Amino acid sequence: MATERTRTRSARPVGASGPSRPAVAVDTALLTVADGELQVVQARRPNGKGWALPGSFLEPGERLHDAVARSLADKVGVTGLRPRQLQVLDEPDRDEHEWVLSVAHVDVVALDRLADRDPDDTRLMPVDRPGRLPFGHNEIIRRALDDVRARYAALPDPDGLLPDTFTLRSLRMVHEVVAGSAPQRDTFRRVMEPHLVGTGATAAGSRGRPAELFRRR
Amino acid sequence: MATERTRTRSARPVGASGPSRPAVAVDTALLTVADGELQVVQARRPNGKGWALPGSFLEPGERLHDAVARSLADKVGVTGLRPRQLQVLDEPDRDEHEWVLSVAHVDVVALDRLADRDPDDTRLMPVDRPGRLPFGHNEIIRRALDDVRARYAALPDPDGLLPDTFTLRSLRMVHEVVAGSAPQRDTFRRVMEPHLVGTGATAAGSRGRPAELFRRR
DNA sequence: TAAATAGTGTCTCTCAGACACTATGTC
DNA sequence: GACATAGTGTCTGAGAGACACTATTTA
Repeated sequence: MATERTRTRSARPVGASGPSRPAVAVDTALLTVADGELQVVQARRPNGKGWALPGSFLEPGERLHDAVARSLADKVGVTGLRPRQLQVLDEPDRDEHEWVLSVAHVDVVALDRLADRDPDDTRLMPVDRPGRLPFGHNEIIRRALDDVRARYAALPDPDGLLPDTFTLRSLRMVHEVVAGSAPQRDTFRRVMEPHLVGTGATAAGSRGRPAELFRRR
Repeated sequence: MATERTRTRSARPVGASGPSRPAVAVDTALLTVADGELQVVQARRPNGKGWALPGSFLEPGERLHDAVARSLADKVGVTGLRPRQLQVLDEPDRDEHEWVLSVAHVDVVALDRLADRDPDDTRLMPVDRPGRLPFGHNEIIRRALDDVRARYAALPDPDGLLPDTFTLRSLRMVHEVVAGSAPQRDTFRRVMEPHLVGTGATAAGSRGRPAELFRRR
């Protein structure tokens, strides 16, 4: 393909004033719920100045999702995620040192799976006050939020913030945090119930009538 | 950013067994309505063997949308488009010659704006029978179709297949072609009318009562 | 028994969909 | 007048939202 296209167009300059190919990176908005808020994981920048979304350069022959998995394992200690692509950031001056394209990703993870992260080199920030981040990362967070809210609008906890079984109360609290609001209790139940299966079991340990435990359909 | 990350990770191999950076290309599913069907523009491959979506390599410092505009101007003779990013194709073996990432795009254009294209080196194929294309381009077409259908589900001709003013009849025919089906005449009118403004004028030249001309809101 | 939470019956409002009627043009 | 197409009144059914009632537990 390269060969073909080059043949029809003028040859690309190589090693002239700038690089002929951009470096390609991946960056991920990894969201979780903590302190009753939707928060985003940030990693300390290697030069020590400030914070950024966890990311990495793409290694030779590597798939994007593998680069994301590698960067999240390295920097946040999480494995087994399935991040989704959001968009490519391509402003030529995003990075002052070099021409870098970044493929933005999003994923959501339960807080307990972040237990292994380095508390000095990572932090959680609320998605609506993430601080000022470099490289267009604030824009990634906005897009990530739109994406996750759209996913949570129709289906019960599609990204697994809750365990395998859960009550409608906890499900509604999660949706309330993700979306910023949730329908009333009874409406929420009727919207979600078609996508749930009841396990006969009930949750214990609360006041009031025990709630049934459900599983995603 | 590059500098930073490299510092924290092992240096990337340069000029060893493979290139340290992928070539980055853009490819575009450019859709139009012709012969009462939704069709996709294809360009002859430079090596003469078969067809592919129009695309190009990203030039040094270039924005992705500029690369798309350039490739469509070169190969199809269309300007003034606003393509949307779909996703990055990153299978390492997509291209047998080289490691190439491609950023897939989609746009929609009225057939008359394709009048300048070279009839020998471009062709239109129905989106549901596009032929077998290289480099994962069939997957791009599927995604493009999903994207365009979602856009046309709620709004009247958001991508300008029709001129500035149009009748509800022609609008409904366009939506029927894009989506494969359309609501009944009266329902369609009531769904679309909030997003339209009537011009007092009516369309002439047809049989029956002349229809009012509308404009997008 | 009081308080708290779960689960549900039911009313209303909105809207998509369908049918049928009226309106206005051409042949 | 016959026909074709545009535009609209109205009925129906499904579903979201709200309210209020019943059910089941703990303190």
